[in-house]
Amino acid sequence: MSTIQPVRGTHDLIGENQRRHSHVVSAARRISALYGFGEWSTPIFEDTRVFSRSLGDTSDVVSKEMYSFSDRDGESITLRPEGTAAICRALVTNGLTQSLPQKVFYAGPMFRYERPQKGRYRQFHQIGVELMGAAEPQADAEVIALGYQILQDLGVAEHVTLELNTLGDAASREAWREALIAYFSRYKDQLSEDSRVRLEKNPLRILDSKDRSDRALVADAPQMAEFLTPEASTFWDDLRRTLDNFGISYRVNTSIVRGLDYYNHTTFEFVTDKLGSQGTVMAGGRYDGLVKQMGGPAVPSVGLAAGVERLSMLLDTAPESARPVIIVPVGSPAEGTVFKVLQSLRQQGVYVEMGYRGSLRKRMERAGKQNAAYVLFLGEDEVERGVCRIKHMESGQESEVTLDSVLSDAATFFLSGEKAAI
RNA sequence: GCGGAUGUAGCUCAGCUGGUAGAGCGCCGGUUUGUGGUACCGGUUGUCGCGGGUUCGAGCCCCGUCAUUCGCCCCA
Repeated sequence: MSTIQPVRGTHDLIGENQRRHSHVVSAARRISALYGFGEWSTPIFEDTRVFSRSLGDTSDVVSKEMYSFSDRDGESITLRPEGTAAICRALVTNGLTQSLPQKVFYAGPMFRYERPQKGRYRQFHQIGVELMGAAEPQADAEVIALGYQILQDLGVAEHVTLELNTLGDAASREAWREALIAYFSRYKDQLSEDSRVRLEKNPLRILDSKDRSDRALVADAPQMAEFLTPEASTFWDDLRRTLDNFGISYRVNTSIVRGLDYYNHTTFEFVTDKLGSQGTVMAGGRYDGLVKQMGGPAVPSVGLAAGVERLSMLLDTAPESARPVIIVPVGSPAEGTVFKVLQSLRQQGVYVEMGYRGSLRKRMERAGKQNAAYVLFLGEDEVERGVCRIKHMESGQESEVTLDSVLSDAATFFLSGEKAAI
């Protein structure tokens, strides 16, 4: 084929897919508003340093997955691989570190140069929230509760479990990290090839390994809990207690370490077994040091992000498209009347289309295919008498009403409990 | 970046040991322009992913390439 194909890992959102997608985004936006999160939109590309500085040089995202290029001035630009770093940059550059806390919702495309798979694309979409300027574990719980409510609202909560972990504060994390390096170094020859690389780059990731012999070693590895400072320990206890009070159940999973370097204290993932190996559907954590790395003051923060494509795939049913009222002229009714009715209904907020091609039979057939809620017949004879016929498509029932009543109060006929209304 | 599978009509797929492409669904039209979702009749659709090779002849065999998909890595 000589037709041009979409770029690898990109996809068009059309019809049912777009409806699923929109449904996920608008649900997330609506629920976020209930928790006081307002929407920000930041640029789709940023100075490369926004990401290289924040995500960690050894993270895969920075080391091999960024879509970076030089613009015409030779400046290094990167298509955003995630949302948090950009939101933090926006917080700083807009001077909003003076008015904390800030509660932000965002939605939009992200870009990572990866091998595409089901639920993983090179251009994909995320929704996310960031609560910046709150050091208390209650903030973490609030963000998790918000995420959970989004999943509930979408009807996918029962397919998803919350896995929770703590990385402790900087001191705890460093002590643990060193203990892990010491431990795994002792068994270096038993580690998988991947994990030997991890030992150099990011030893915490070994805990997440799926390799059989790695798992055996991991079972006896030093636990984070042993290294928590008293402060970090209190934070962890408070978080779990607050989640209990929110009525949110979770499973502690000490292998949730997250791939991006900026996390501390809380990390969590909502995972499902319905998407193959792309099981993480929503994830986040606390990042107390990130805003400072962006050149701002220390602003303790917590947030989460979710993959819209993955959530869309979990939706049991696609949202239905709106059902129109379809006007079908029969015979040759006065044109003036036909268009007057058509536009009047639209002005009154009713979704209407007109069928004016083919035989009456054809017009009805098309109305059926468009899943019309009603057909409004404007028959030549009726129009002369000042009336029209309205057919309810599901029941097939038909009734005659005056044109005046349709023109003055369409709601009576079309907006009550029917999807024809928008 | 690594390993496996798969690419035939808009969709789902069939196509024998190589002999110049089929079905169902959909789509369009019709069953006298006053009534759809059922039924019947007719019609439409392809450079068989792309490029090369073997052969008298390739959808089928070989090589390459691109894409999709599953797993690994990583991540939403």
